[in-house]
Parts: sequence; C-alpha cells; structure tokens
Amino acid sequence: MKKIITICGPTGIGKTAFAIFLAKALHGEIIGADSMQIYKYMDIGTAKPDASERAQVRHHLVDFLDPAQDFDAGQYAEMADQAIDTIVENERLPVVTGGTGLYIRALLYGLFRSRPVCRTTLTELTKTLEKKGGPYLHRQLESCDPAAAQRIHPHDGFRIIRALEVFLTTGVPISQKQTQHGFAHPRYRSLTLGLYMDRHDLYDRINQRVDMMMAQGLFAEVQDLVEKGYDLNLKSMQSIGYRHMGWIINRDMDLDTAVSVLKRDTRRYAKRQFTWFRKEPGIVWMTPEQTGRAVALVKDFLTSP
RNA sequence: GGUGGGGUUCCCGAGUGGUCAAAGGGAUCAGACUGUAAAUCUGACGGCUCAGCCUUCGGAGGUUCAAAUCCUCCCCCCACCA
Repeated sequence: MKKIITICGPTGIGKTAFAIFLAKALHGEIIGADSMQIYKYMDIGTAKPDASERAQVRHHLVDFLDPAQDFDAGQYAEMADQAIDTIVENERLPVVTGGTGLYIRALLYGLFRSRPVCRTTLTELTKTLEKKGGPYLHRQLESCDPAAAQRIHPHDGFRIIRALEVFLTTGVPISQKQTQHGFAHPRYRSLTLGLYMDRHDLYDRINQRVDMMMAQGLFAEVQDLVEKGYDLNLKSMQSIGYRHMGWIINRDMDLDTAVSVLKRDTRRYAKRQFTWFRKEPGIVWMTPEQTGRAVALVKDFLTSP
C-alpha cells in the first residue's frame, strides 16, 4: 500500500504554510483536499495558495475546475488517486492537505459505492422536499429504510434525500451499504497530521484573515465572478465569503454586517472541522509551529516497514 | 436644578403580582455527518448531590400567603427643559 502524508485541521490555522514547508523538506508534492480551492477564479476567498507558493511546491487538485461545475467526494478520491500515482511514479512524496473532512475520508477509506449520484432523482426529491417538507420525506424513508430513518433527523432534508435516492436507484437501503462499508478498509498508509491551536487564538486569526481578504479585494473578486456570468446560487458561490459578498451585491445586507457575519460563519466552520477531525482515528495532533517534529515523524514513517 | 424614559440571565431584548430560571434573537459550547460537505442537521446554554433544591431581574428596605413585576429611599444611564 502506498504511503502518503495527510495534513488536516480547521480553516485559517496555517495548513498551507505547514504543508509547503514539509513538502520542500521531504521532496513532496501537495494534493489539495479542499472543496472550494478546486475552483478557478476563486482565489482570495478560498485562501488559495498563491503563485509564489505554488512555484515552490507543485500543487495538484487546486485551481482547476470551473466554478459552474459540480464536484463531489467520489470524483475527488478518483482524481486524488491519479495524482498520487503520478507523484509516486516521479519518486516524490504525496502530501494531501486540506480541511474538507469528507474528501479526506473518501480518499483514505473510499466510499460505499462507485456509481455517481443520480441527479434527476435528486432534483425530483428536492422538489418534493420543498413542497412537502422534511418530515414527509422522512416518513417515506422510514418505510423503505427504517435504520437510516432512525439515524437521520426529520429536518435534515439533505440526508433524507440522499438516503431515498440511494434506495430508489439501487434498491438497497443506504444504511445497509453504510454498515457493510464502514470505512473499514484503508486505501493508503497515511501519516495523518492534525493541526490545532487555542480556540481563541484561532478565532482571532480568522477575524484578522477576513479583514485581510477584504483588503485584498474579496468583494471585487466576487463582483468579477458575477460579471463573468457565475450565478450567485451556484454551489461554489454559496460558499463562505462568496455568499456574503453576494448579499452585499444584492443589497440584502450592508458591508459591515456582512463582514461580521462572514467572520462568524468562518469561526463556526472551523469549529465544525474540529468536531469532525477530533473523532477521526489515527491523527497525530500538533501545533503549526511543530514543523521539526513533523519532519521527524514523516522520516520515521517513511523508513518504517 | 426641573420633567419624562430607563436599568432583566454573556449581549440585545420581552416580561407589570403566582402558570418565571424568566419569551425571542444573538454570541458561545457540544454533537451528527459514507458521492452537493465552506454544505446539511441536532442539542445545551444560572448553579447543584438535578422529576428536586439553591442563587438571580441596579442597591437597600417594605407590602403580600406569593414580587422581575406594587410602595419607599438611594445609585447609575438617556432624552428634553433650564
């Protein structure tokens, strides 16, 4: 099984710099694991590694997709697999870096099926959801997949729809697939490094970073995207930062309020990431300053059988 | 100096005698998460030896079986008048 390094942690903690340092020290190349940095033209708001950073270390799966395109964890894992193959062939070390927990999990353990989602079914179910509400669909789910219904809250329309979609298109309850799969089989040997720091310090950093993004022209970036024809309702345009600028553009909110809500939403996101990564198994936790320790750990990891 | 309005749990803010540890919102914390995940969703939120008890609604007294709610005095804030 191939060995890879994975770096995860909440937004704004300094993963980019940490990963670049590590990659340079260890002949590595970086594979992004970020659901928004994949998009082209979205640079400031996603805190994408800039040109000079990308000149130092080769980056994969960053800045390659049109913002109007959908993407998902399955595609991510597939493309990351290819990137890893290429990097290993070139005798370099793959350093997967990012904050999208599901993408990392999908890469490291795979997902329960290899077929893409059925968009038509999804759209239909979404319509029903809007018309009849979550509890209605939840009752349907209860009759075809009671186990899933028990796990999913009646208000979590997103998950109810997914569960129904799986049952409708495959005839197999999602709960059964999930149980069988169980993320039980690693696809790589990963040394996973998790970055953490004092929560208040991280929140301060996030607040400052948002101010910095605004100073760098986040608003103009979003305006440009809109002018290029990217609808504010796109998945990509509904992400943190972009939707907030959209509210200003649409005059739904004044700038000061939008910025403070943007900070708040970023903080909440970081918190959710902590919750996710905290329970992921096998993560070695360290602060972003512990680069020396990280290098030593990686060397150990690479020489071990 | 005078008149009017106001001080409520971390913040904003409702509450005018019991059904009030106190609506609602915000912030925060905790959690869920298997192909939209920067998304979607849930819970907690005065304290405790937790189906009960204790301490809270500017302060001190008082009325009452019972007060955040009524009365008295005091402190502070705001508006207007001088």
